[in-house]
Amino acid sequence: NCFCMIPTELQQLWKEVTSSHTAEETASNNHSSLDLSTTCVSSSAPSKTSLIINPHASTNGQLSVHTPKRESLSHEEHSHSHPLYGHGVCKWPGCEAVCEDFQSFLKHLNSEHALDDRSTAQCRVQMQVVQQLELQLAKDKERLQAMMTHLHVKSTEPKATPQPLNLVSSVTLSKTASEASPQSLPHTPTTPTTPITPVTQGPSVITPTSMHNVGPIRRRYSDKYNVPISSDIAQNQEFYKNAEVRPPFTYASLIRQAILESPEKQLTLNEIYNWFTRMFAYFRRNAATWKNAVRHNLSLHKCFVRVENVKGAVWTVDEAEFQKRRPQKISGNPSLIKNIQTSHTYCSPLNAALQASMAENSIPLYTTASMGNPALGNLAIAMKEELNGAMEHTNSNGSDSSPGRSPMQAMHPVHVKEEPLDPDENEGPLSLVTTANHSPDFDHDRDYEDEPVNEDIE
DNA sequence: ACAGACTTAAACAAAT
DNA sequence: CATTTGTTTAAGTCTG
Repeated sequence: NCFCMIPTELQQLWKEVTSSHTAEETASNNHSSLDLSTTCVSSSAPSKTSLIINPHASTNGQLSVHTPKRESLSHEEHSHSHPLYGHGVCKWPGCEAVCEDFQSFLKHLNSEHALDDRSTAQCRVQMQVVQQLELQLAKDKERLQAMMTHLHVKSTEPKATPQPLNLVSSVTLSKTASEASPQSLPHTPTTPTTPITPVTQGPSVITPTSMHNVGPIRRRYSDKYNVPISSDIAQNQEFYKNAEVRPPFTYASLIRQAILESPEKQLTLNEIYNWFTRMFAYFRRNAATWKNAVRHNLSLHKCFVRVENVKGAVWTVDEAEFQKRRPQKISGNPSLIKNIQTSHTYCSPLNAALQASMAENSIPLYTTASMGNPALGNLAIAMKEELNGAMEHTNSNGSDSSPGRSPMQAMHPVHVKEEPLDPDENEGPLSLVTTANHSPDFDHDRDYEDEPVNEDIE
């Protein structure tokens, strides 16, 4: 395990490393903290080499091989920016020497990190680090691909860069596998390399098969599991917009969401309709059914108050009433529980995985979620209060309401209810594809014109 | 078995 | 007259 190597090897290795680099190159910089002091144990005699430390040569590497070719490529004098220099500190792995200015850094670089066994060995290590990172990246890319394959998400983007919240901007969900009985729900992994389901907890019964039925399945969140509806919608906005996934919320919750999202906290029936179709691909079909349900809910629940307006009737939300019914809903609505659980696993599988990933990298989740959509951000705030209300009822001891915890982390095991396919919507096995790629033309905020929403196109 | 929340379907009436 | 809007009833699902 001698890290020392002859210069030609070093160059060769460097070529290998750099040749495979594209945008990932910068990743090597992130590992400058690797402690090389214990690993660089070269004892070989230094040999003449063409490898030099060129502080101006490379913008992406930590050193450059001093060949005429590379020299010509060098972007001279990056206004005193150097990958090995930052914040007044030498970023040579394991060095961290303080350099007042760039000149002293250069001096330091040439004196302390001149070509010798130690520097060469460190260079070698760094190369290995880069290679490891690339390996890791390749693995992660592969994993991502497998995940997307597993989830039947077709990426139109050539890049494999995870784009968590709009990963499914072009969702293609297909029903390729044989339809399994909802009761049996056999575990048949789609690919041997990927887990059946991203969830690990509990007696999960979600299967790839159930994924295929993603559209008509009835699954709802339960407030019991303190998942703010706005949060979920915000995070999966693109997903819901493009995939015919039934949002895991009750009609009442969705209606309330729509109304609260409006500037004046009031909507006409038609505007509520439009919100549904705009936000959820699922509600672009079977309009007669869900519109009836919306009307039914508006009439049924006391929390929805009809107000006569100048231009007609609008619906508003009586928050007190809504909150009043929450405890019942929380304590005694098992049908919702299953939905929150399932939503965790398949409506937001990307979220879950992403969140774990983000947690590892200390990336704040919700910033991304609401970014680019102020309305949803506001909603998130509004719904946070709803969440708090729910938790008051849920956690009598209050021990579970750790403030920093993400709602997603409070998820629980999975139960999936398969909902029989609507016999009227037999558009073929690839029904989901039909709406998968429509452009966000429903972005117009004046959601009044009754756009042709492909309703009842069977 | 039961209760309660929820969905779906449908009948009906009033308004547009 | 057709459609939309709103109300109500009924049946079914689901789970603690």
